[in-house]
Amino acid sequence: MSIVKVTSLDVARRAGVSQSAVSRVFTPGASASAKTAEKVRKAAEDLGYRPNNIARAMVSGKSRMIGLVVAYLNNQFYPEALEKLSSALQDQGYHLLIFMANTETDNMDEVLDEILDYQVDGIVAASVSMSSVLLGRCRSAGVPVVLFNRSQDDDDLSAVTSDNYAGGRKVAQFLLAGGHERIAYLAGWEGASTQRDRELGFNDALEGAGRTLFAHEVGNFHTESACEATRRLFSGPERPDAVFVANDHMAFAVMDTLRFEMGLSVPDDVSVVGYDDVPTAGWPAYNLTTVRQPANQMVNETIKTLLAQIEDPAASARRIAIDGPLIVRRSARIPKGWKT
Amino acid sequence: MSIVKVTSLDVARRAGVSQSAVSRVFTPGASASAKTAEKVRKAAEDLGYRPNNIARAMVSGKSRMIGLVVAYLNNQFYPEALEKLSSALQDQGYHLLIFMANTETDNMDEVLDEILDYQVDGIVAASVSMSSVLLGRCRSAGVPVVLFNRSQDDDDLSAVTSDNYAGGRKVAQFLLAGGHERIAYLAGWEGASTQRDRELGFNDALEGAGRTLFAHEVGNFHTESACEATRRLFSGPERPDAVFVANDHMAFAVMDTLRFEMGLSVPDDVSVVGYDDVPTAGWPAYNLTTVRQPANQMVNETIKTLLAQIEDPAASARRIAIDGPLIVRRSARIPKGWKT
DNA sequence: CTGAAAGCGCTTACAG
DNA sequence: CTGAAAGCGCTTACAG
Repeated sequence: MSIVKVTSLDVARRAGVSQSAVSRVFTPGASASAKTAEKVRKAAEDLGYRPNNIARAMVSGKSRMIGLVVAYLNNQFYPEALEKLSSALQDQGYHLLIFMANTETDNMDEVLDEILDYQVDGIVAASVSMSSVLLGRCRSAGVPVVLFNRSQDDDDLSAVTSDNYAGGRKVAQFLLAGGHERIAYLAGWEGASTQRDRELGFNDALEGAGRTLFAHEVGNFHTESACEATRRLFSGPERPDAVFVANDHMAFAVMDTLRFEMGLSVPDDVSVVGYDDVPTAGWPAYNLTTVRQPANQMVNETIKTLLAQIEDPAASARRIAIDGPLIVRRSARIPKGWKT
Repeated sequence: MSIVKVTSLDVARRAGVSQSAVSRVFTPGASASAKTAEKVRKAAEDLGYRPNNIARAMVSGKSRMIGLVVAYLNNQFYPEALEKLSSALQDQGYHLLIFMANTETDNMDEVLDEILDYQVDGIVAASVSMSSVLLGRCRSAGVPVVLFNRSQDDDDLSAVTSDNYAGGRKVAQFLLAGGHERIAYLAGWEGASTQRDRELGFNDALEGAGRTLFAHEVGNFHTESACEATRRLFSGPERPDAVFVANDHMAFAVMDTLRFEMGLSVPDDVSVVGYDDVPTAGWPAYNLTTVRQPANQMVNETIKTLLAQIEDPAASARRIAIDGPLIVRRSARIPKGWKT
C-alpha cells in the first residue's frame, strides 16, 4: 500500500472551492454556507482527508499539546492522576506530551528546554519543583505552568494541592482522640511542599493539644527508606503506639516492616495512618486509615486554571488548596464517636 | 515580562550569516564551518533562541513524537512500562503523546484519527487491540504501529510480548511439582492475547501431564470481578488447592478474598500464582509467587522495532516474544529441588 | 459567504 | 562551506 498525503488543496479542488473554504469548514467557529460545507465534507470523506495538526499549530500558534513533567510513577497516586488528567484534557481537545524528570541527574533544565521546543500550550509539573530561572523561561515564552500536588512561593505560578496542612491537623486530632500516647511522624522528601504542610499541620495540632512528637524520621517517599526509618523508629526501649506516615506509598512499607519483620500487630500494637487514599489502601491486606486526596477535583482545578491562562494570557495565576480533607477510617484504633 | 519569539532569521542577522547557516548549525548531521558555528551559537545564546520543533516537523515530516495508546493505568505493570518507555524514548529525542482509550465507549476510531492528526512518527498501542481498518489507516498514513504486551495476527504489524505460552506452561509444571491436586485457573479478559496464551500454555502442560483443570473462572483483569470469581471458585464442596491467576493485579484481590473473606491461608490452604511480577508482588503482605515479565526488555524491543520502521519505512514488522519466562518463587508450596 | 495572497518558522535541494 | 529561493500544509486578514 502506498502512502498518500491528502492536503486541503486536494480537497478544495475536488469540491470545486478554495483552500480557504476547506479550512473554514474544518475550523469550528468559522463561517461557511451549508452548501459549501456539504461539498467539502464529501470531498474530504472521499479522499480520506484530515487536517494536519502540525501545520495548524504553526500558523495558529496553538499546538493543543500540554507538556507533563513527572518524576515517579511508582507512587500509585500519580498514574491515577495522569489517567484522569489525560482523559479530561482529551475531552477538551488537548493531549499530554510526556517528559520524565529524572531526579537523579536533575536534568530539569534540558527537559524544560525540550518541552518549550515542542511549542506546548501549557505545562503541568507534577511532583517536581522548578527554579525561578526555569519559570522565567516559560513566562517569557508565554507558556503557563501549573504545579500539581506541590506548591511554591511565586505569585505568577499556579499551583493546585489539597489542603495538606488541614489534613495533617486532622490526623493529629484523630490519633489524639484515639488515646495514643507516643505518636511518631515519618516524613517524606523534605523538599516537597506536601510533606512540609502535612508535617506542619500535624505538629501544630499536637502542640495545640499540649503534646509533643514522640519520634521523627525521614523516609523520602521511598519504600526502602521507609523500611529503614521504621526500624529506627521502633528500635528504642519504648516504642511508638502510632505513626503518621507522609504518604500511603511509604505507609505500606511501614506496615509490612512492622508486621512481618518486627512481629507487631497493626492496629493492635501500633496505629498507622497514611496520606492519599490510593486504591491499595483499601485492599484488605492493608486496610489503611488515610487522608483522601481528591484527585478528581485536583485534576479539574488544574485543567481549569491552565486553560484559563492559555485562553487568556492576562489571566492571573492562582494557588488552589482544595479544602475539607477527609480521613478514611480503616484499621487503626478508632476513637469513639469520631466522625470523618 | 513581554513575550518574545526569536526566530532563526533573527539569529542569522545577528550572526551575520544566512538563515540556512543557522539551520545547519542546529541540525546534527549538517555541514558548517567551525567559525560559522561559533558565531551562530553565540548569537543564539544571546537571543535565547531555540529551534521551533513544530516548524521543523512540518518541513522535515518528522515530528519526533510517538503516540501512546493506553487503557488502564491501575494495573501497576503499565505505569512501570510507561515510565521506562518514556525515558528511553526521551534519550533518543522522541516524546510520548498520550491517548487514553476509554474502553467503555470503545472510541478507538476517533482516538486513532486524532493521533494521526498530530503527525506522530509512530504509535505504541499498549494493552489494546486494533481493528484491521484502523491498522490500514495507519499504514496508508505511513505510521508504523507496535503492539505492546499484546499480539495480533497481522503480518504487517509489530508486536512485542513476553513468551506467555511458555510462562503458562511453567506455572503448570511448578504447581504440579508442588504436588497440587485441584488446580484452578482464573482468566483475565478473554480478548487479550496475553490471557489466551497464558491459559493455553497452562492447559497444554496440564494435559501433557495427564491432568485436567479442576475449575475455571473469568476475572477480566479487574479487581472486583476477580473477587467474585474467587468466591465462585471456592464455593463448592471441594476446594482448589492451587489457583493460577492471569495477572498479579487480580492475584492480589484473590489473596485478599481468600484470606480475609474466607479465612483461608495462602499458601498453607491454597497456593496462588500470578503473572507480571509488579512491585507489589514482592511486598511482604502478598509475597506472591509470579512469573516475571521482563518490562525492560519488552520496552527495549518495542523501541527498537518502532524506530527501525520509522527510520526505514521498508523495514518489515516483527513479532517478538521474549523468551525464558522466570518464575519468582515466593509464598506458595515450593516443590523440592525446583529451580527458577 | 468566498477567494487570492501572504505568512507561520523552519529545511533542503540547487548553485556557487 | 554558504546563500537565495522554494516550499512544508495550513489559517487569516483583506477585498469582494
